[in-house]
Amino acid sequence: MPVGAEPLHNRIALLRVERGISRRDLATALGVHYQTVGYLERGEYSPSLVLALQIAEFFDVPVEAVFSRRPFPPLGS
Amino acid sequence: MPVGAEPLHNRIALLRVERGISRRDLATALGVHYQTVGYLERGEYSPSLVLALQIAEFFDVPVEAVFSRRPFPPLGS
DNA sequence: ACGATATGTAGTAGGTCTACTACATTGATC
DNA sequence: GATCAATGTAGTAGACCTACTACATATCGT
Repeated sequence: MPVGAEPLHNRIALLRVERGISRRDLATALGVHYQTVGYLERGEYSPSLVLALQIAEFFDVPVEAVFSRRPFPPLGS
Repeated sequence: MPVGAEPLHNRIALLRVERGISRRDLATALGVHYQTVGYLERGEYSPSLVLALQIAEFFDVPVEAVFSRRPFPPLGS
């Protein structure tokens, strides 16, 4: 996580579990290391823009639906 | 630009000129160095996701309207 | 109990992004 | 011609992102 920056929230784990796929499967589909997906889901750091675009494209949602600088509502959007 | 990666296209310069503001003004509004805006407009590298979200928010458009992995149509969207 | 799958943690290494300074170039204006 | 604003180029430095390996833990099914 960047030191002086507010954290970035994401719904990767939610979208992934919703699709019923593992981190390894998602990582393979994205062409990244499976640990990278873990880091992202845990919010240990923010992805590059290119990776964020790939993730949004994979889930077929806009980038803003996966990543936000403000927390996502807990349930029932 | 990443070596093995296809370049990322962006419309920052277009949106900025449309608003009639300079790079320095945009950089100040985004809280980044003015040279950083220049690097981004020239496509010398892709921004972080956080910066991309700030840029899209500043122009009040979705991220996909500013950044794309495929070229933008030349004119008249 | 065993093996396979999924996830978390720890560490190194290398490339990318951003900040920053300095100087060059171009165009407009005086 | 001189000055100013806007932009481009060159360079260093540090933080961040991603790859990768290895090991630990937990759960599930056999």
